[in-house]
Amino acid sequence: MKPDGFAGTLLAWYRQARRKLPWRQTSDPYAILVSEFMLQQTRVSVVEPYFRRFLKRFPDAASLAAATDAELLAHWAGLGYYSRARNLRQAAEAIAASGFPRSSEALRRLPGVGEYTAAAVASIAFGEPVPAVDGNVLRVMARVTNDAGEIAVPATRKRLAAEAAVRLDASHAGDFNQALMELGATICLPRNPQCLLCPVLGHCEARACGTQDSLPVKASRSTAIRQEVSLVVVKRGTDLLLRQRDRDAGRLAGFWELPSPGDLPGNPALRPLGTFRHAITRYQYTVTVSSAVLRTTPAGWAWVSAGALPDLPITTMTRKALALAHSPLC
DNA sequence: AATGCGGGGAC
DNA sequence: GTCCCAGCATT
Repeated sequence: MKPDGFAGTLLAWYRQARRKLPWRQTSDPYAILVSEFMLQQTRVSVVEPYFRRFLKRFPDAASLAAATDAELLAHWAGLGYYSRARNLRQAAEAIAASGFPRSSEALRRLPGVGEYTAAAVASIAFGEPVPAVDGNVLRVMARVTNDAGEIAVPATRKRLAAEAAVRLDASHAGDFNQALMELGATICLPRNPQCLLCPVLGHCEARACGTQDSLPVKASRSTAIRQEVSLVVVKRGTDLLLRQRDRDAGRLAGFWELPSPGDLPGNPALRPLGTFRHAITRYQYTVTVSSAVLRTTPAGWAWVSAGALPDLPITTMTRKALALAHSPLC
């Protein structure tokens, strides 16, 4: 590998610029797998505390395989994309039973492990020379090769992945992949790339052409969908009226949720407490929170002690609603 | 090829 | 407000 080629220059930069992240302090494949699951569509800064807490509680595949559903979700609550947690536990069950898969091909068979995650774990944990192509790498390679193809199109992604593969330093695959991602996360940013700080500035065709700010090309996005949601906080002493969603409900399965007015029998009086906004992907919710007093317990609903809430899987929207209800008003 | 899936941070 | 993040599974 030529030290002044693309990979050599990138690796030299990475070795002095790399952030000290918790999953970079270990060579345990299980820990690396956990980090990659959490990092799917989730920023490094968000994952860090979750990762530490999760590994403290589930230090190995066997302990995770034995976790209860509630405790698993409680440790994931707030991270989003909760099917990741279930897939990760299923993967842990397979690992506890049959050992850790040592190739990207074998990793790919684990639930929740796609092309990227398989390549990332195989290269970082085992040095397998495969490119790990995430959003960062697509952006970096689109600029380095001045590729004006639309980033969501499979043909474009294949082309950019091939460009990454050509530049891969096979004897340092893990560091090379992490270096490309690190570059995308800290220098080659989606907006306002810091080209003057870039170690591979001289290898970048977009920079040479002045097109770096308009790459990668992305399809126009559909507009936001606005919806109104009403939630009711019903108290009985220090207990709250909650319901746990079905374990096999596709969406937010196993999470505890607050009732809506339609869930309450007898059309009780609602006392408005306030509103807040909550956005998930393309949906923007205006959430109205009220309180109500109830004499009976609706079928399917339960009284949960407020003190038990921290240990239960609760979505961020529910958390916000409860926080509003526990403001000085109540 | 399109869509669902959470949430948050940067601008 | 919009964008986009160390994506994956399903249709």
